[in-house]
Amino acid sequence: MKENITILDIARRSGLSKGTVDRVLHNRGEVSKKSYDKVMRVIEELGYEPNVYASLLASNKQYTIAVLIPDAAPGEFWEISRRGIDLELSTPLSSGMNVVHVGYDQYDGASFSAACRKVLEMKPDGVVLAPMYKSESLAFVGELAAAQIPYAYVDSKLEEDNYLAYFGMPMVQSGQLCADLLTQGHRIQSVLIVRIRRNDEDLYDPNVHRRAGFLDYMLEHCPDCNIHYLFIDPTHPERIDALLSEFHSAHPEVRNVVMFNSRIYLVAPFIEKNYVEGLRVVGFDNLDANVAALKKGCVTMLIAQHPDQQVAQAIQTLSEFITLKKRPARRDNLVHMDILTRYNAD
Amino acid sequence: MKENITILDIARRSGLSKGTVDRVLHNRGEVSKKSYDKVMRVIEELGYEPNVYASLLASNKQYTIAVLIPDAAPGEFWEISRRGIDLELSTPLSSGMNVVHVGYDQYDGASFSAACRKVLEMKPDGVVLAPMYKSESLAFVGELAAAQIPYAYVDSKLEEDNYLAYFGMPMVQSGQLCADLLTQGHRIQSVLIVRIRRNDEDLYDPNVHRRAGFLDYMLEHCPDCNIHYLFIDPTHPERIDALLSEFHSAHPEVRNVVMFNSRIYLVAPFIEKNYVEGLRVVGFDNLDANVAALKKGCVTMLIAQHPDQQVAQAIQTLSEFITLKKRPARRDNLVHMDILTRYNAD
DNA sequence: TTGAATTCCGTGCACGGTAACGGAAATAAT
DNA sequence: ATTATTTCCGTTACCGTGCACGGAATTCAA
Repeated sequence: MKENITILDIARRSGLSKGTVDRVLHNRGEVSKKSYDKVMRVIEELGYEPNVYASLLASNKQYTIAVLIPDAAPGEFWEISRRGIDLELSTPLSSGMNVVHVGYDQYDGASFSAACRKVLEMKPDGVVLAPMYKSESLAFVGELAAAQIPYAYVDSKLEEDNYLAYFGMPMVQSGQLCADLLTQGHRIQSVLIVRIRRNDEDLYDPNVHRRAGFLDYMLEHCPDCNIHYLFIDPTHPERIDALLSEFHSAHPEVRNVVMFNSRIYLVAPFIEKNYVEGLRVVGFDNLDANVAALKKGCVTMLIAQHPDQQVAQAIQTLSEFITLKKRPARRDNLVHMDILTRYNAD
Repeated sequence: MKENITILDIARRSGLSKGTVDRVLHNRGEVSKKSYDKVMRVIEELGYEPNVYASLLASNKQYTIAVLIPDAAPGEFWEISRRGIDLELSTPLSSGMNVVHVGYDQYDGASFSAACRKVLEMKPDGVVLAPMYKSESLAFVGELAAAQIPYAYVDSKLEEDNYLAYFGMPMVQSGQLCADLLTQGHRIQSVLIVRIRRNDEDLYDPNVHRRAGFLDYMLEHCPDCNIHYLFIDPTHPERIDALLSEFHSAHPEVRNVVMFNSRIYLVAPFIEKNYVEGLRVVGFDNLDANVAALKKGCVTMLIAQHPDQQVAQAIQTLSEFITLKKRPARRDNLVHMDILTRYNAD
């Protein structure tokens, strides 16, 4: 059985009033050192734990958390991330939290800056962000820190020291895992890496670490593997088939295909039309389109994270910090890498 | 911004008092039909949502939930399940919940019955159970239903209609997935299925469904595969090596090994000593011993669930039902099947 | 010593909901 | 018509914490 120790119990035991105990608990001063120590001692003795419900009820404030992630079309990676907001809002402990999504164009640095400014002027109590543009993000979190606003990273993080928490995938390991799944531990002769051509140099692309992990693995386990690259443009999906077709006639022996971003579904149409025996295609993230391709057999395996859960957890961590001043157990939270085949895609 | 509508608002709008509104909200009678309808209409109109914190604070009861799962040694499947209790107790919404584990000997029907009786006489407010013995479990849940005690299944469920929720793995599909990972979509010639010999017939073994899924897959994709069985006794681990060795000399061509329970680690020592090129070993569940074997390379892949999370979720669902009368969104919750290789075993 | 300025602390209401208690109103029994 | 029941509803005291307000106790200035 649990005994409930209240601040009133503490007040009585220390010969003071609950007001004083409260001031001690929240460090809001106006307490003599003697009383402070006394109260602290009693708290220790009785093993006081605050009643979360009463606390939240009494401090009946509305907080707002801004979520700064790109806009995206339905089914895309960032749209799934966005769903994490509703996922979190449906939990009982998030009443009293207003979570607002501040979107921007993933490929437009200016729009990112604008979104940052918008967040700053709404003066939120907490911020969740994916640091897409490095220098701009650094400036932004600097301002947040100056304004005493806690923030959490999702997807990727910056190397600084003021963030409350980070939720993301271990990128290097995900690349290794990808290579392991592709090769199945055997030596393979060749592989095609499909990439998306980028213009903006400041755009921070965490997938480079993934590629590095992949290449590390290959260097160690398949040093003599031919690694081909093919660059495509997602804004012109109709040209992709032609590019793949061209590559396929030039290198008909290639049986392994990977992509390190979330768009493996882009190659699915070509594969569906030109399937060859023994083809292995490995990609990332459980977008609807990717899962559909998986189920059709165009994609062999997907390595998935759960971006919605990451966002939800980030919001939750921030909520607990804001309302209860509770810091997360771990600051860097590496989420599990899910392997999806057509048999466990749910 | 959220406007907070309280029962007092409703009371005022309907010209009644909060006592009456409360009676309506909780269906505890003593309200005329006219008033009832009136209040209900206002609730609809204003879109009232109860304040969870206030509710939990006011009804300041201590509830107890009994968790009826087998005792197990550290690192074993049921011990991981047990950890779900602490996992759940650490969440803020579970204060006021006393969760007690009632253990029994997995392989002893009498001990299971005794545990059931123990649970009944402690009159808990909710029960989480894994229905290990079918007929005995049916009788037990019958008594729970009669006593109006809600209960949730974990791991496997019975075909009856009174349970609040079920959390478990889709067993048939897990068998298919296992086969798919083992064969990698190719035709294989032979496979060894290692099984544990059972004596007790009433013991309900959900793994038969897993085996069925596996065999289904093989029948469809590898109809001419030789399927060998080997029965071992977990209480005499020292004999296992001899049995495997014997099998290996009789069938040296077999390169694929599976087990459908969580004890794949039992074959790891033999494999470590007698590793052959191209061997594939697939098992279930992320026990410490299994993961260790995975990392050493004795096991190729593991299909894992998260028994602790299942138990935690079951407790949470029961808590919400008991305290807030909230039913779960889905009654049958099939957890995701995790595929583990040495690169994502964390 | 007296008054003013601090420092420190207790009191009391609020938060939204629960449920026991008792009384008014409506109905039934005499 | 009067009393006894039953039905229905309002009042009220909590649950444990947050916080504003004002007053007592102490220190400082004169």
